[in-house]
Amino acid sequence: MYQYDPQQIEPQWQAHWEKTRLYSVTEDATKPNYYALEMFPYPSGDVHMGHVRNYSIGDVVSRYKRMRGYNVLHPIGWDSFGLPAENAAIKQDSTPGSWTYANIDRQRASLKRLGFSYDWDRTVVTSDVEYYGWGQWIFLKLWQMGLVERRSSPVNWCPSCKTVLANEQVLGDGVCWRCKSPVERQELEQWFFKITDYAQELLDDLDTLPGWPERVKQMQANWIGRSVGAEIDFTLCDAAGEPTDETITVFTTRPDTLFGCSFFLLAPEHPLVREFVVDTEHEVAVTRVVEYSAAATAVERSKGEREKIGAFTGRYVLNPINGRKVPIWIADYVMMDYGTGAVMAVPSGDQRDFEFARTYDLPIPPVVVPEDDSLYQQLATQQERVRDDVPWQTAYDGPGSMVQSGTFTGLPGGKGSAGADAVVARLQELGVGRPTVNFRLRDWLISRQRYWGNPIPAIYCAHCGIVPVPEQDLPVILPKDVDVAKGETLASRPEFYEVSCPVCGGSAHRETDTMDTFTCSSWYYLRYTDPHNPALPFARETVDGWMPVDQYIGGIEHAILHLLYSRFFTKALRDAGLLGFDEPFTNLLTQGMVKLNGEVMSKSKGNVIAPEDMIVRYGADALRLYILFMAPPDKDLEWSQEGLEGIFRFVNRVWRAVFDLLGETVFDEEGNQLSVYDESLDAVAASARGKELNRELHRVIGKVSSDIDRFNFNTAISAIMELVNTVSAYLKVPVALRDAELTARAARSLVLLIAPLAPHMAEELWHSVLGCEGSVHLQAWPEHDPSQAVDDTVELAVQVNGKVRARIVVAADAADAAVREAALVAVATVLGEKPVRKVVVVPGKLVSVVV
RNA sequence: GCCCGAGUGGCGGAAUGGCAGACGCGGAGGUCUCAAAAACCUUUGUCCUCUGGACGUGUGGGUUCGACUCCCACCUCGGGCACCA
Repeated sequence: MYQYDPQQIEPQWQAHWEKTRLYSVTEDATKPNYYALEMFPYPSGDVHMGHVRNYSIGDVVSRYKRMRGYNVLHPIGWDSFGLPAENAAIKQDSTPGSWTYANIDRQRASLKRLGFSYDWDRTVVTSDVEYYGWGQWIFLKLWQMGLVERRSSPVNWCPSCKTVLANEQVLGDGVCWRCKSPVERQELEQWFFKITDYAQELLDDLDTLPGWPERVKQMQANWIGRSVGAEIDFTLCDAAGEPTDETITVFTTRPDTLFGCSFFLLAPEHPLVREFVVDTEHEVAVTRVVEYSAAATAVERSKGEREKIGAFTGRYVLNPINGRKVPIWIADYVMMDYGTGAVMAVPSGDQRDFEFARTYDLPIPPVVVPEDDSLYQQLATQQERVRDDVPWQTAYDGPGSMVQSGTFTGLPGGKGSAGADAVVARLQELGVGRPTVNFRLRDWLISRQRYWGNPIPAIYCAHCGIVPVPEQDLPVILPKDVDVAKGETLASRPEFYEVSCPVCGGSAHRETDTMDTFTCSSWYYLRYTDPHNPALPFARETVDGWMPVDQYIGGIEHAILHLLYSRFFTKALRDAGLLGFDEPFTNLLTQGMVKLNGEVMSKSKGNVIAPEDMIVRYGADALRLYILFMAPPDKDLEWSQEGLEGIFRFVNRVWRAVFDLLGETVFDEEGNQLSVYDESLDAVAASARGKELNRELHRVIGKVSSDIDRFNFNTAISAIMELVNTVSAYLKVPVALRDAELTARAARSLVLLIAPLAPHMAEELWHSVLGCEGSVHLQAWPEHDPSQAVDDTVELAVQVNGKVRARIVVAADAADAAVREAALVAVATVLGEKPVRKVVVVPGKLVSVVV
């Protein structure tokens, strides 16, 4: 026997796999395809434990599926555009490109040292012009389809990153996703992808993804935020209070409460506000509210705990259902960017309106009341409004009966009620309202005022306006030498932006904004299927052959961002005729984080355990096994050095067990004999242990298979540990009494079982120790026979009134009646004189006696 | 406020409604050794009146012969959304 030395065997096999292109994949009609994908890394520095976890999971799945007979596509690449490269370049006085590519080289070396089974010929690097040029091509496609718009809008500006951000890149507490600075709202002209065109489909198709975690689907559904309701047109009155031809439209989810509208609200930023109050007695008060809201940060305003501030504008609208004149106020709590920026206030049914009405002493007519409320007794059949206040401390927004609501009185009210439908139907007849669905999702702002990104292929011409770069002029090449350390951007490079207009030929100006990096990561998985295609981003037939991704693995932090954008891209490219499927990722696994003492490992906290250090001490196989063993993949993992040492012991036990199974006497490094034989075992005892080992082999093969199928890698490894424990017990049998067929089969099965999990050790044992031909990673997964996984006899627990009182051993195939008899005998003393009421026999498990 | 997810030994974690705590870590004891390390063996939920027994999966109920698992109500923690009309 020679010693287990991962530093020796791991690099050796890695080199061999690379030389023989073991993991290269091409189309193969004889096998089913399987596409295993892990979220590609951002090359920000060294590979960290989160990467190790992510890619170890994907690697096990890939290797297992390969052994199961699939043609497996398992690619890797780098998401290499983005701001950190600029920040690093400024700090180190270099360029974003040189920093990025140096990091890619380092990370590539680390990933190779970990032994992942990637097809390196398919590597995609998003900052390579061979990739981002096609990103521009796709941009033009979307533009042709009407999915690209440049328009002015209130947007999020990060003062620290000096760029605008998409809504998805502003975290819940109003801070930048990257640098955590509070974002500012500014009205700016920017580029958008019209993801809202797909809002309904993006929501509906979540139901077609049973292989996604509920949590992620829920988060996307929340983000898309669909509300069903109605638009209602209120007639605007002029300064003298007389009706005009103009209307102001509101969105409401509660049309059933329309009779309870006692005032009307506009957002402070609403364009009509200024016009209403200029040079009137209301100007001062209204302006004060406008300034008050403008001064509030997004964080403050979204907290929802601010005092309800507002002011009367002096103008009125008419309620279309009953012609009542109601005053128009502005209110700080009304948002310009949701619905229409105008709200019908129903203080009896909405808590915010209720508080506002109490503050400014406005009427609170009840219109939907629960039937057990005293108001219901008074108003049950009351059609006219006779009551303008409620005896309540809060608004009531639950289901109830409509009152004071004209001919609708008596109908059920509440969200989505028959009363609501009836009111909308009437409004529709009158031509002053219609059912509507409103989404919270906003269009995706994709322009960034940064250098290190994909240039937006657009040109501004004084005569022709904004024109796309013609397809034949692609790619727009990002200049390599922009000196961000000196504050340069694309806008400081005339040779980049001075161009002639492709339409009129006159002098024009190239767009100097780049695209959000998330545009790059929204289709990289498509390019992997056809990475070297010089004529197209990917050929339809090729991409349809591999896609959708069978198993996608990555962090939960992309639950909305990357995963929503990729779904949008897939649907848009489908509609462009480039793809033949609706969703990019059939199954999604969101892996948990790797923590140390309960905290996320991070450079700034200084609590990073470097994978490289662990590889040097224990090897890549032990590190990978450890990280898969310590927790289920979707849960957070608490780092434990002792745990890793335990796994290292296990790996060594496997190593020695294989030698010992081959009949070698095993010694440790110092020459101490580790094989210990129990000379008291005779042929009969040896045979019994052999039977047990055979059973365990069949059981564990079945268990590991089903565990890997369900991503229970931790229990798969536990099962292999149990097998090794059983093997160890068998190895007490002196060599002369062993069953040669059994030991050979056990050694072979053990190596095959551990191959996806500890690929280097398995390969070394397979070749150099078992002397088998061909890579272990190309072998068929071991078969098992469930009927051989069970013993001839089983021990059953006997319960009396739910408590275990005895155990009996019976033949595995014993008839229920016989088991019942044996059980009753076994608990006879416990039962005493008590009459037996019922006996339940669960074959193979237990017998339950009820007295 | 709305919506998800999770609560099991000293620790990480196991359990298609069927013997709770697999497997590993840690602890205790032992074998080998001059000694130690390594390795191996035994043991390890809590409590008690200890060859046995009681209790035990966040809390309180329920369904069931039988509940960590299913149902109802609640508590705590984590996450998402949120002055969303």
